[in-house]
Amino acid sequence: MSSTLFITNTLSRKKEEFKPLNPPHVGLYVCGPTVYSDVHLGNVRSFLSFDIVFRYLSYLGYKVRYVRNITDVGHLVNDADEGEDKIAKKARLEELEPMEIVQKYTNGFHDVMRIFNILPPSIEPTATGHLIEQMEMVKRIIAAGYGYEVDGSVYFDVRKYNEDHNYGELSGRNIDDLLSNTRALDGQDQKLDPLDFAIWKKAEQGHIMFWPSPWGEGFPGWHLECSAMSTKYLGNEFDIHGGGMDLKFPHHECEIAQNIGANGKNGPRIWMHGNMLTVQGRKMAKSEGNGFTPEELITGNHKLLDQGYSPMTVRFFMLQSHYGSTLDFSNDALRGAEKGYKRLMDGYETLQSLTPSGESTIDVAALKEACIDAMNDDFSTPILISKLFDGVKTINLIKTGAEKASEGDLKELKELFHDFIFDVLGFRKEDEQSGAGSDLTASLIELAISLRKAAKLNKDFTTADQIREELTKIGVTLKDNPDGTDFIIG
RNA sequence: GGUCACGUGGCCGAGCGGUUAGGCAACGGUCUGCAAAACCGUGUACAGCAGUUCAAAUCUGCUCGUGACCUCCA
Repeated sequence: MSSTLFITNTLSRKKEEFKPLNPPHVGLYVCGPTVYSDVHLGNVRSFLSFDIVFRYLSYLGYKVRYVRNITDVGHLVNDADEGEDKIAKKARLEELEPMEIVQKYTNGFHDVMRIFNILPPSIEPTATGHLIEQMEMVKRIIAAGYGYEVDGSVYFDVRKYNEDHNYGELSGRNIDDLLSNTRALDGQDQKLDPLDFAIWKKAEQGHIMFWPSPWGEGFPGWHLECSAMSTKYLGNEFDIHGGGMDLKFPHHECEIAQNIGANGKNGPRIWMHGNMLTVQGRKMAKSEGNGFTPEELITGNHKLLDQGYSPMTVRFFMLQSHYGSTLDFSNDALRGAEKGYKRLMDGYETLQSLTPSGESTIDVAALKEACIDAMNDDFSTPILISKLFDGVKTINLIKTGAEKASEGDLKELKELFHDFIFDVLGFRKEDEQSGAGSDLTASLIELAISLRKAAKLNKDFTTADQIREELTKIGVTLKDNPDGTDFIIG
């Protein structure tokens, strides 16, 4: 099999062959959530994209150290409360300790990840747990001549840095363009240049989260934690850094500057950026008010949703598009995904019940190669899914007898489906929604079904249809098949 | 205003110069007492205008439209 993985590196803007620095080990860093409010589906898409990266690299046999941080301090709000820590602000509003907020939303985040079957990372470091490392990094940046202190705050000297290196390489900007577009921010008058950004910020009056430092009491700059923690756990140079497209500038640009400034190295070789989830063509974001929480999505309790959708339906929906493309969220698309996902899983179930033949008319090896090729092409889950549907068609044809599969081929096909559906794509069998009814309910329905069966045997179709219709009215759908009658509640 | 994307058939969504993407819906068929479900099969496309090429959805230019980033944001 071809095992060359290509990944789109947003730094070079090219698809590059993936060559780990220290095979079989791979270092993967992904920007995690800021835990000051509930995560929405847009966030989920991003973490799902990198869940696939983690899963597929593992499938290929790499030993992946996957680091995904929790941002529990340090991001500023931008409105009237300029300079105040987001988490601190929320804490005051709800009269809770900052770390209470952090804990609450961290728990919520983990719950959501579990719901969508997104695997936990190998290390999940917090910003507050790495203040020492961040201060040390500030010191190194100052020592290298790229940082300066003004009244308890330390800023990164972008202009100086740009003389030696290339600020804006990742996002394709040049600092002269940027200059004409900067807006008034807190501390702007302290900076040598409007482009400079804080790597340590003095705690103003009323600020709740702050720590002593060589520059006075304050807190780390907005971009510093990822540099500090990726360096600590993955080294000055590592393989992949991922995050949402909206973090490219300034966050990731600043990370690169800090890495080079402090360590003399870029940090990651490959940058991967996941694209946005949109709603009616617009980015899903808290500020737009168009974000669904997972709960709203599952229950369908949201003004933009016609019905509820299961977590795996949503997972399937998202994986039917490439992570680098925007994906538009709509009821029609979700409904389509719901059916498609069911078709795939039904195919998997059918596969389990297939009986082997003495000969084989199918080519499992070719299918497997097609699946691997799809994933090797920049984690193309949509292509992989289309290949699995080819497999479903084959499975159904085997069932009807139009195709034949030997015992060995069947075994391989089962392995293939299991590996790709559950391990790589990360789907999970969902409980039969319908089966949620009690044993008593099920027994009563079975009773009705047996009465109907008796009526059918007597050719009393009027009674048979009446039973079926009455059941339909109370939300029970009957499905006749050669072996008997199944039912679905709801 | 600057930077960067995108515009594919009823809907979603692949496509990276020449071969059917795929799913949903629609239509036809098989099965069934009927129905539902299931299964099999089938179609319509590349925003517009020029250009490059034997060949363009795919490359180039222009036009129109949409979006992201430039400020916290996955």
